[in-house]
Amino acid sequence: MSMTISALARSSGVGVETVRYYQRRGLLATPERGAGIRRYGAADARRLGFIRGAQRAGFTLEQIGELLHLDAGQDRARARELASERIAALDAKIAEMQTARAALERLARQCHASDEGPCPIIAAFEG
Amino acid sequence: MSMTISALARSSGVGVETVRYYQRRGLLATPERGAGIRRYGAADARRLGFIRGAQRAGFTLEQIGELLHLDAGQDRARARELASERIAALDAKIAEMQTARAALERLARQCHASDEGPCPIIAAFEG
DNA sequence: ATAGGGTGCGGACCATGGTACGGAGTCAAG
DNA sequence: CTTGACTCCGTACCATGGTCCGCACCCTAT
Repeated sequence: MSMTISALARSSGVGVETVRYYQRRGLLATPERGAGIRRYGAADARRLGFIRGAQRAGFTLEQIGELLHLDAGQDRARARELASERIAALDAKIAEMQTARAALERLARQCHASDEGPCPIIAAFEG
Repeated sequence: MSMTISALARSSGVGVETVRYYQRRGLLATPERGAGIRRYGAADARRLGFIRGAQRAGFTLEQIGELLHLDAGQDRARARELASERIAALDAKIAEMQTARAALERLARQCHASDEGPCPIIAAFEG
């Protein structure tokens, strides 16, 4: 199984330029080229998929670089540390978003209550 | 009640430069100055608090500008539209983060299971 | 009245995560 | 064997949301 860069990019729903950017950042390898064109395999696709997943989990590209490095090594403690830090951050962020969501629902409700005049947008985020 | 810019900034936990940046962006008014120094009041503090709250809700500064504009006007429909769009986006993001959280817990668990060798970091985000 | 800290302002700079451009080389179909 | 699409590569540019700099001015305590 061998793909061109555009097939690899498509496989993870990113643009070709993004793949190239990740290569520059050292997150993806740049394979040898056969007659000018580089060829990518399943391992590259998995790695790219991981990068996108980790990104969705809120890791920065720099942290993802560390994770990838760790993946090849033995530092389990560090891996667990990064994971649990991120879980805590995620929990905080989720709670914050739920609070914000409640504020928005309040706003929408109050904005529905009457049909005249402005709705109290600024007041929506108090408390 | 009258504050200097640094008191205003402190009241919302932002930096002075951030307040000035919001002024440049047109999100906060720049009051007249009395003998060189501008003075801020409770309305400014509320507005700044709103900006931070809306930001936590995931609005961009540009959208926040629109909300502030709307707050003074009568376009309830637009206000409701922005609110419900954001609620939907928030719900999607929360779900995504919960998925990511589960992946991280899986990683931490598997990483705990044994104490030798690398833990399968890349595999953690598959599926 | 003078030193220090805060303020006003314009403009430069930063980090993050890309996206676009241009020119040369390559590959596959007609 | 040419045309059109794709690739390679370096460099430049972009959006977002700030952050820092330097100069001059102002305010307050000593």
